[in-house]
Amino acid sequence: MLGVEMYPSLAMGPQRLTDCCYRERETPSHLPLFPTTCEMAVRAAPQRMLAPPVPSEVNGKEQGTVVMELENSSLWKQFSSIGTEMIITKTGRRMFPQLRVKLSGLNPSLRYILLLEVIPADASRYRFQGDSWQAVGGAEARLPDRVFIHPDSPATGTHWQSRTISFHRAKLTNNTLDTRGHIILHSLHRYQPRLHVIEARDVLMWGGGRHSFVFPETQFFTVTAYQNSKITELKINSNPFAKGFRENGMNNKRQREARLKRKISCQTNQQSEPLDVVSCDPCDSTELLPQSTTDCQELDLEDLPIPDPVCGFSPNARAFQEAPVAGEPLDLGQAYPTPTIAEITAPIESVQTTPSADNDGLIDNSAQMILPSYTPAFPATSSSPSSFAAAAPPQCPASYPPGPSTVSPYPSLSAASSTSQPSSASGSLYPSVSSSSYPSLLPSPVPAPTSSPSLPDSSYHLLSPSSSSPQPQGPPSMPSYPALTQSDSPHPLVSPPPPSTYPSLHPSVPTLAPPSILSSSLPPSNVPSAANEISSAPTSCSFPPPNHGSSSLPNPVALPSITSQPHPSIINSTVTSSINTQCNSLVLNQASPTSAFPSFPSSSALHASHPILGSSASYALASSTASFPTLPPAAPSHHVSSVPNHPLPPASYLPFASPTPSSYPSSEIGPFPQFNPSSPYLPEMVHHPPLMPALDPSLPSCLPSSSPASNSLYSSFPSYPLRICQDPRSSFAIPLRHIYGQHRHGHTHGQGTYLDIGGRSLL
DNA sequence: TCTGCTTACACGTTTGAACCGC
DNA sequence: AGCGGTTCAAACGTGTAAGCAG
Repeated sequence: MLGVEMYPSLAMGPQRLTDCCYRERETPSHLPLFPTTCEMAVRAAPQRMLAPPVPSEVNGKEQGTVVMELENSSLWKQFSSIGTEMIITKTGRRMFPQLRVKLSGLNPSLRYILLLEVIPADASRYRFQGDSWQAVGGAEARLPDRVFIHPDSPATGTHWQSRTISFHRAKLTNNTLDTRGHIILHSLHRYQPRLHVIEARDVLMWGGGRHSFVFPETQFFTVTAYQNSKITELKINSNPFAKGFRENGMNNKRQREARLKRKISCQTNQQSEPLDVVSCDPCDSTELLPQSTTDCQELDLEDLPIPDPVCGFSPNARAFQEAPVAGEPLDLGQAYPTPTIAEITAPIESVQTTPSADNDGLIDNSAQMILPSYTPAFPATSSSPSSFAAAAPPQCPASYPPGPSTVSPYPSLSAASSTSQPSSASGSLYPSVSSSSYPSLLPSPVPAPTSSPSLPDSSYHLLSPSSSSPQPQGPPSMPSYPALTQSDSPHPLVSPPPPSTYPSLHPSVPTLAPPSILSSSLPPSNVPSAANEISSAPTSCSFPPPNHGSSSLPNPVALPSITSQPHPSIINSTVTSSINTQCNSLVLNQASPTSAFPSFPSSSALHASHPILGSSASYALASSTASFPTLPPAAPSHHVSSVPNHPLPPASYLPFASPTPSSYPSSEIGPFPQFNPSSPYLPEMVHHPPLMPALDPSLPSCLPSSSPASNSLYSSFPSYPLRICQDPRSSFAIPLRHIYGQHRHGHTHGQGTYLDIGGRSLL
C-alpha cells in the first residue's frame, strides 16, 4: 500500500484537492468522493467502449506513426528562451503564441478528436525575480481539468491532415468558477500544453488509439500581468493584436505618455512643452521608425515565418509551412545566434542583462528577440523542417549523428528524416511511436546528477497504443532520448534535482526536453472486477462494444511492474473514455493523489478504489507512465553516443504495465532534463535548452523518500493520464456541447489551412 | 510596504452584415 | 435572384497603468 509516508510526493495533494472537490461537486452525490466518476468510468469503460481498433490493425498493414508538427515552433522557442508567459484573466485570455500544428500519419478514413490540455509542469509556484523565474513554493491546489476540444472534432484523418490545426481560440483563465469552459489555471505557475489525438468513431464513441504530444517549447508561466519585459516586447512584436503597442503604433509608450501629458496639461490648464508634444506625435514616431523596423521580420526575425504566419491572423500571410522554401534557409540563426558552448550554458539571466541584449542596436524591438541562450538547442536547423523519426526502433545508430556537423537541432531526427521521414514544413515534427516499440532503454540507474543530462533533442516519438510491435521502419527513436531520464519517483511533478545538478533556476539553464512521448495504452480487457464494480454505475452506457474488445497491448496485470525501475522508459498513457448518455459533458481528469486530500476517506479505502493507489491492475487501466530512455550511468551526461546503439529493451520494460504506485502514477511526460551549465558542451550533444527554469533544489522534494536523488537527475515533467469522462452534471458539458454545437466562429482563413476554433461558450 | 490581481482604457484586428455592381 | 467585392461598425484581443486587496 502506498501512503504519504512512502511517497511524500503525495503531499502535493493539495493540487488535487480542488480537482477532487470540484469533481465531487460535479458528480452525483451517490458517487463516492474518490475515485472520481471519471476514474471509475474509465475503469469500467475499457472493455465495452474503448476497444480501440488500431488503424494499422484494421487496415492490416502498418499504419505508420502519427506525427504532429508544431508549425510555429520557432516562435515558441523564442518565447521559451525567455520564459514564456501567458496572461490569464477572469474572462479568459487567448494563448499567444498559439498552438498551431500539423498532423500526419492518421488514418484518412478514421475520425479523430483533437484535444488541448494544459497540465502543470511542476509542483511549484514561481515568482519573477532578478530577471528570472524562481520557484518560491509549492503549487496551489490543482484546478479542475479542462480540455479544449478542437471544434472540428470529430473529423477524419484526411481532414486533420489537410490543414493546419490551430488552437488559438482556446482561452486561459484564472477564474476557478469559470463557466465558459475556459482552461482554468493558477497564476504564477508553470504549465505545459499537451495535445491529444483520439480516435473517435463518433462523437460519443471515443476510444481506440490515442496519441499525445507535448512540445516542451510550449511550456509557459501563467501571469496576470507580464513580468518579463522581454516577453512583453516579444509579444507586442509578434502578436498582431498588439500592433498598437509597437514603436510605430498609436498605443506605444511614447504615444501613451504624450497623451498623458496632454491630458494633464488640459486638466491643469498648463501648457505643456511644445517639444514634448511634438516629439510624441504619432506621425513623428512613425516616420522616425520605419514600419519595417517594427515588424518581426525586421527584427532579426525577418527570415522567420513570423509573426503573421505564425500568428495565423494575417490573411495574407502564407501558411507557416509554406514560408520556408527549400534551399531557402530559415535562418534561425538570426533569431538564435549561433551559440557557443558558453552561450548555451550561460544563464539566460546574463543574457538578458547583458548590455548587448538590452542596449545594443538590437534593441528596438528585435533585439529582445535574440536570445542566444536558446539557440544552442535549436540551431539554424529550423530552416529545415526538423523532422522527427517516425516511430522507429531505437536501435539505429545513424539516427544519432555524432558529429557537430549535424545541423539539425534534432540530430537523430535529422537522420531519421532523411531516411524515413519526409521533410515537412519547418517546425518540430514529433512522430508517434508505438509504445511497444519504445521500451526503456536503460534499466540502469540514472547518471550522477553532476553529469549534465544531454537531451537528445532529436526525435520526439509519441508512443502509440495502437501498435504493439516495434516499428519496422524509421530511424531508431531511442537515441533521441539518451539523456532523458524519468524519475522513478511516482510523483512526476516534482523531482527536484540535487543542488549540484540544478544550480540555478534560471530560465536560461538549458533544460529543454524534447516533446514528451506519450504512449497510450489501451485499456486492458481484464479490468479488476472491483474497479469495474465501482465504476459501473456512473459509466453505464449504451455504447456498443468496440470492434476490438481487447486491446492488443499486453495485459497490464500480466506485465511486470516497472515500479522498481528507476528509469521509466516510455510515457505510457492510457486513454479511457466513458460516456454518460445523460449528458454530453466531457471531463478530462487526471490521476490525482488521493492521499493529499485531508477530507478523503481512509487511505485504505482510497487505495482500494483508486487506480493509482490501488492495485496495479486497476492502475494500469487509467494510468499512463511517461518515460524516457535513461542514460547509462557511466555515460557522460552530455554524451549520448552510446545510447543510440542500445538495442531494444526487453519487452519487460514496456511501460504499459507499470502499476507503479504513485501520487501521479499516470503518464509521466518526459522529464525536462536539466542541463548542467558547468558541464562542457559537446557539439554532438544536442541539448534542448532550458525552456524553463529548473526546479529549485532547495525546495522540499516531493519525491518519495525511497527515491534517491540520483535517480531524479532531471526534473520530471508531470503528466497525467488523459481521462475523458462524461460528467453527469451539465456544468461540465461544455466540451461535448461544443462538439455538438457548430463552429460559430468557424471561418476559412485566407491561407485555406487555417482552422478556426469555435468558442467553447455554452451553446 | 510589497506583491499580485482586477479593471478601465485605448488601440488594432477580426468578423460579419450591409451595400453595391455585375 | 445570385454572386463577388468593398465598406463599415461592432466585437474582440491586446498591453498598460491605476487602483485595490491581502
